[in-house]
Amino acid sequence: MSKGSDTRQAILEEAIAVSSRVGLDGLSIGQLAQEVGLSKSGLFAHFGSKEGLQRKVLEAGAEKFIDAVVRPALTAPRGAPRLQALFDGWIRWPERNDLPGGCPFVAASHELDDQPGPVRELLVQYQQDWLATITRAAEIAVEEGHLRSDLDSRLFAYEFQSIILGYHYYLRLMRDEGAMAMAERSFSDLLGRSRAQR
Amino acid sequence: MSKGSDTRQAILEEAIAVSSRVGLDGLSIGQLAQEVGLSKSGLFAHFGSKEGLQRKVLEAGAEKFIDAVVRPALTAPRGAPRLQALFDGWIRWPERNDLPGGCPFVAASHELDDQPGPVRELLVQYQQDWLATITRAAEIAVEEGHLRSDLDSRLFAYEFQSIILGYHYYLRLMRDEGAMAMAERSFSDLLGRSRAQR
DNA sequence: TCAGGAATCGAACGATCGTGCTATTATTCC
DNA sequence: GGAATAATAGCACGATCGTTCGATTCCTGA
Repeated sequence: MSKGSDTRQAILEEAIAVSSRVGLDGLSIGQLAQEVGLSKSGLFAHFGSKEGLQRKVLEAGAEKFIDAVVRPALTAPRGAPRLQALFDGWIRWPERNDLPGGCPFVAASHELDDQPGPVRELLVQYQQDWLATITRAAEIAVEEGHLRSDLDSRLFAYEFQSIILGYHYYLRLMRDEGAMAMAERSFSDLLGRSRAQR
Repeated sequence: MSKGSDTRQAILEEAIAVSSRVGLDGLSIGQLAQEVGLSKSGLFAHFGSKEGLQRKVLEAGAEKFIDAVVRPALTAPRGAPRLQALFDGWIRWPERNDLPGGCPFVAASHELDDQPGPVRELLVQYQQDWLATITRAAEIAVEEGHLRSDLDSRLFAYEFQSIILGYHYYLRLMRDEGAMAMAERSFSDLLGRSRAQR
């Protein structure tokens, strides 16, 4: 049962990249099959339905994201360095993982925000995990004495995520060459004003 | 030539609302015709092509946005009050204009960020105008002595827009009831740290 | 090695999409 | 009020979509 899951993995790899450009709904089974060298029905059989495919794409994308961003950050020292690692990891992960349309989760977030159903629920779950990761990392930074003890870690996560969404917008839509510089400066300001004063 | 532009306006009104939920590409001519009580070809004749419809929807949306957000803010006093008015106006404009899916420009921004063509170009133009409006308002606030003289107005606009995108994300996808509170607090912090110290 | 199961294909389905044509109805202008 | 014009409807087209089904090929484990 290895052949099956091999092509399956290849399909998902390609599907993640495509969905970063056209979204989960823009994914077409026929087109995807063609790009990966399969027949439409052959590909279809792997997932049973388009919704099944979308779910698996999200799952595989989350796994990839955790490997590329979250896990490396957890090897960084607790506190401010870890927060910085989370931010740096995110900024660079679409390019480092050959996602031509930027982060597929950002794309999916706006596509699914008004499309109820299990796919949306799954995405929301992943996003909650991600926000919880940021929040927890901020709390740890408080415990370590890097950030102010009265920091609102939830608000910190909001501003963290907002900077990321702004980066995606300036980079992908506006094609602004200063996007990364502004994002980095904005984040370093956020970190700076959250710092514990000595 | 009044009957024609009347129904045309009604079509666009409905199309803006629908596109706030499903995006510009999710707009279906047949479905839109049904909801507005026209035949598919009858509606089609107004725009000549789907792309024509999408362009007109963007145009009509921009007009609506300027009426709802930009123009009112220009009646507010120059400087910090005007910036606050821009922010408040944006936060409230989707609800006040019966846009069930939130701001249609935010939806379009992510849908079109990798779809080259005239529709995308038009959207980018509108977004540039919007960012320029924020930037200019920040510069005026500097001139008025409300904000620090060394303020980077471009970065200010970046953070302004990021807060808005974060708000949309927390509200529409995460359905977070604290979205507005966090956005407002975040913006008031931005304004606070940009203030000229006396 | 060979049987059994997994993987893939080919063809077809109903639905929906954007679009083009022609005919018909409604509106406007003299 | 009637002629000219605009607005709308009806129908058909080719394409693409997700999905189903039966046949076929491939792989794997005893």
